[in-house]
Amino acid sequence: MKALENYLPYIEQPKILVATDCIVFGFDEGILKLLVFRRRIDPFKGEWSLIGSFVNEEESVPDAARRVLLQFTGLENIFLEELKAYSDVDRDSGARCISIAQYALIRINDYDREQVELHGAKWFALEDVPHLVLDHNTMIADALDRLRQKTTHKPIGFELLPEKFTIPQLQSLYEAIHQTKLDDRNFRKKLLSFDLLIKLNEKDKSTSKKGAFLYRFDYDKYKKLEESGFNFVL
Amino acid sequence: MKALENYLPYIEQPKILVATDCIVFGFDEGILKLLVFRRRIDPFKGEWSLIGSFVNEEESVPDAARRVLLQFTGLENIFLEELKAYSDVDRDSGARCISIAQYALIRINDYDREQVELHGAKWFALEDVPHLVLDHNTMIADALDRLRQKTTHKPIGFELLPEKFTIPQLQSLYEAIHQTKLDDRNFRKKLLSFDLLIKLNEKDKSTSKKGAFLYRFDYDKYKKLEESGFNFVL
DNA sequence: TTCATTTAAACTATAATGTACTAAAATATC
DNA sequence: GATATTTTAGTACATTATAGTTTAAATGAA
Repeated sequence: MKALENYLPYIEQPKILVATDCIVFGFDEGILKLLVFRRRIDPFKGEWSLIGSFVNEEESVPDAARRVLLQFTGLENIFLEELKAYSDVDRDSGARCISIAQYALIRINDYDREQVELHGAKWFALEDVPHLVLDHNTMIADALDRLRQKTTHKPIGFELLPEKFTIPQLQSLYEAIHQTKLDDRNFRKKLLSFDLLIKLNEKDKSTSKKGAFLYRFDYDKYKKLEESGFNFVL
Repeated sequence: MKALENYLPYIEQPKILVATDCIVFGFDEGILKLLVFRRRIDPFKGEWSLIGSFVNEEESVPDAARRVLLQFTGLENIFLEELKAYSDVDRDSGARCISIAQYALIRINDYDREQVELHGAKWFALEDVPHLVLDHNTMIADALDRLRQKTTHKPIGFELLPEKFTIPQLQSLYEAIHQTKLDDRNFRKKLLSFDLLIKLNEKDKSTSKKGAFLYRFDYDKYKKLEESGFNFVL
């Protein structure tokens, strides 16, 4: 640790506030949803906003996001990845503040409903998201682009489904994210060809009489494959 | 503009310094290079470091990076993209400081040699990059990963070559970035199949007797294709 | 000059994969 | 048994990947 006087040039630096905002995706009955909340304090009291917070002195940016997510949803250990920094000088009319946006994927049935309501948060279908404060709508658009890109190259879609899911469910998720209709036979063929799904001896009968077999994603196997250069592409 | 008192909660926030560091890639005679410099002031005086700066109150993060790049290389209008934020609480032992790293691709023959030397900066081949301050070596590793990923999906490799380049040159660039040997016939075929290169009536004879035709990348055409959903994959 | 050499460039054949579509069997519910 | 959805099988066709062969252009050595 160097002597503090070495850091004098640091201390003279301008004060720029550092925040993080979370674009929280959920998937419910074929529809992609986003969690936003109505602000209860100024500035922007009463307006819709992404959930977020200033970054505290004793936490990293992802830690701040995890804190916010726990607070609003009661969930821990969820998928979280940095989107990008928003730093335009006049993005926040009240203060010089940059926000490092992160996007999160949650299993929508797991969250704590009380916790969510307690904070005035609400799920909106993607197309129904209202006007949000500052540049938050831009953040959502950017996050969606990223989600589309990422889901085709990494198996992160599973983060939006229950641990046990059916192939038709996964397909409908991909169709919702990419706004397309996929061929069910080819989707199944390609997906199973990776040999990364573990077929269970259970069926989900909520959407059909016949019922569809439940699967689990084999994370361990995927990790090993990825290390040896395997490329997931859906 | 809201009344300032609305922003009181902003003002009470902790002071976290915001910096940006630039991972500057160049390509010279088949070798991928990085620009780093020897710090001339404390903290870390005399140590090797990425070029960077604190972000000023009246500039965005990319603006700060562009300022630094202009200062060190004399270049404007160069490819610059955000890598990610580095925000570990103890990443800088002297102050709480986050850095939003950006990577830049420059045409290595264009930079201002005087400007570079003036600031104590130096090009290192990728494998010869020395130990740098803080987490800067990690930033480089991350930037390289990103560059590999990005060059296969977006035509940004051209940013590292002169405006006029040959196909063998481009191939050697891709080989340097991805550390592989590519099949020259297939590389050429795939590349030309996009119909995005404009063949010139000139040859570059610096590397062979026969000489290879020079090409220019058709940015305008690419922009249009991209908008209509075209996907570049090399 | 002729010829061997080198790199670039074009052309070609075959295998592998992706895509679209047809058919039908399986499984539960009513 | 009628019905709806899931699941398997298979096939025709287009596209792409991979690799073999050939031609072309320039150069320097014999």
